[in-house]
Amino acid sequence: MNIKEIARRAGVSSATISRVLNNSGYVKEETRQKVLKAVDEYNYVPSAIARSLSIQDSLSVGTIIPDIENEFFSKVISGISEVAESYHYNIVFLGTNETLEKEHDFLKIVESQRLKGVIITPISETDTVTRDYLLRLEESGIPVVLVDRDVKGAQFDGVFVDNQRGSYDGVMALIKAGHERIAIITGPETSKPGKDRCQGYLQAMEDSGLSVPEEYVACGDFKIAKAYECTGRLLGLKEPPTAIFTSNNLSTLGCLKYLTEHKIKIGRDVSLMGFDDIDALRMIDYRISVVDRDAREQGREAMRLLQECFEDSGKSRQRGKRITIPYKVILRGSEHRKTT
Amino acid sequence: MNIKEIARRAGVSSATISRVLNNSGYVKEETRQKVLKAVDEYNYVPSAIARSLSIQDSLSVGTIIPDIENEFFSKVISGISEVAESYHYNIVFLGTNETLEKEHDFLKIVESQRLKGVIITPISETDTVTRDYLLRLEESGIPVVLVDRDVKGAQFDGVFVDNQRGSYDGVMALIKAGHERIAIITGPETSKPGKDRCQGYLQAMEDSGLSVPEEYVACGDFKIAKAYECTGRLLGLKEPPTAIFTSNNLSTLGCLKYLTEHKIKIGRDVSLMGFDDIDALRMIDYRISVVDRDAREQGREAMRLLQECFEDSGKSRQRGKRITIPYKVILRGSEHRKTT
DNA sequence: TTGAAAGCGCTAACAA
DNA sequence: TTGTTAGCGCTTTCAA
Repeated sequence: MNIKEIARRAGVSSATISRVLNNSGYVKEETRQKVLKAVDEYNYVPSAIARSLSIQDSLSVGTIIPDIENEFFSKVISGISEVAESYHYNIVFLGTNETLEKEHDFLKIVESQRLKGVIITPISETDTVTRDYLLRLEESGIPVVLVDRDVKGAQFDGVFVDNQRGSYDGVMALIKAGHERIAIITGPETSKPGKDRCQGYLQAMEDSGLSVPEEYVACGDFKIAKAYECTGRLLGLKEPPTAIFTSNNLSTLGCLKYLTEHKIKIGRDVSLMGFDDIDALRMIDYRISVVDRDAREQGREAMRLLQECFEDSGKSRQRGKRITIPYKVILRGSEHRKTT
Repeated sequence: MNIKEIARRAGVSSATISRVLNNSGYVKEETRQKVLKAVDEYNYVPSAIARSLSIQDSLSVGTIIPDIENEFFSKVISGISEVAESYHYNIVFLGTNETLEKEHDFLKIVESQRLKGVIITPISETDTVTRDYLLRLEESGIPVVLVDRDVKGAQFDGVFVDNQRGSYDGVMALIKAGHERIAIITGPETSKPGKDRCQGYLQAMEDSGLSVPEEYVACGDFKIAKAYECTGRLLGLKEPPTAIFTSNNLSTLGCLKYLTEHKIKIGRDVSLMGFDDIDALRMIDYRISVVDRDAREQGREAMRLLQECFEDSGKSRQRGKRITIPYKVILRGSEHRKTT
């Protein structure tokens, strides 16, 4: 059933069908009813594809995210889709699994599908392929909004958090709790938040006159397995840290896994502070102190920003609407050493 | 840049461009090179929209899921997208938040976007609007695959788990551990898995000659808040249960939240068995026994099934390819009462 | 081996 | 207030 068919059945022209369905132009009420009746009777649903081709616009926005299984990102998507729905956009979901190659492929898909815009958490800060692709997209009229991770050498719109200050404050809390030997499990070197969180850590240490032995900076990758490994290495040092700062939720989990398996007690043997909260642990009041922020809101803001881009598209878009959402240091006790 | 433009620049016709880009028909190697060069030079990316309209087919599949923030579903999506990628399909993600209205809206989107197929976890077993819509989609050549939740009055393809036997076995484990007063926090009445898991519970109780006081069946909705509330009600009974069976992961978390806040100890005060595992708790070896299955694999199977539908579409599709994936009862001790 | 042209289902300018 | 028609950017048949 297409527009011509339905027009025939309703005894009008396809233009009239179009007018009725899009509330555009003048249509006599009587004709309108006739059309609506036919549409209903034959269950006619117009082809969004044909419409897109005709008006050169679409209702789909791309969402490129590293790891949907990470609760941080599932909340981000949740926020994005909440706002997207209110504008009747639908979401084309693309998960990169932290693979650059996939990221590049997906950017091509955004272009070939002529998506209306794209929200992306790019894997690497420095990858120029992604950056150039994003620039091209913007140039060809497809707005780009970054979420959480920034890109070097270009000023895209985006929703970020002050990672450096966040982890600075987090590490400071460890220091105030009396720790001097504090280690970090970092994120991947290429990720902006990873680097910034590490910077915040280093700054806090420096500002407090604490030294950071090279081995205290354990290179993680924001994933459980690596963090597990790092924790083992850190605690195996001749002079192990008394506290560990983990750079994201999965690093925290990996660290906890190690501690648990080796019967190392938080508070007694080692203290902990993580970036990003872990919902399930909160349910059982398993008290890990964290630097937290509202991931859902971050997603919502990203979609709102994208919408603004759509609205501004006529005017001379001023680039670089960058939002920073607040973070909060939540102290639950894991930063203390129990001095029993 | 469209196909005509690029054809002009390459000095050939648009038909030739199409042939080269789709590896269809004969093209002299020399011309091919010329075309590829131009395509590369001008960064030409053909419009998937125009292509879709022309060939009356698309590369997008719809995924309608209740709650992306539930780790079960984020794993399902992860599995779906893993397989989808291997076929170069992209995923249009639609999250219903367990709202029927949204589910219906999204089914309309599937139709209007002329998606190639749809994978859905329908909210309700009995909602006829959704059922009829799904039937219509199939009729109009858009295959449907169900994930986890079935629909009454139609035999759609799908990937399920034997919920009844699963919870039967789970509850049996509680019984073997010596419990006689066992309560359940159910799922919503309209959900098939919810009902089946409840059936399994009832069956296990009956087969063991145990009575089920009406108040022991606490009506949950697969969400944390309600399960929290139910737990309170159950434990407030004059004759409270000694064990609780929770019908999904969020119910388990809600229950745990209540227990934790009220300093009720698992094992000492009450025993527990849940449906679906919770990753974060496993990291810290917080031992809750569960009936578990591979959510990721369930997603993969769903997408594989959908692909089969695509392949069969020419032949007389035999309906009702229904896959049942295995479950496993994982005993971690929370089913026991510590008789210290 | 290539090109011309019709057609996919819709929108919108123009005419009536 | 309505209809005719020329696109939108591709694919594919048919002819050359």
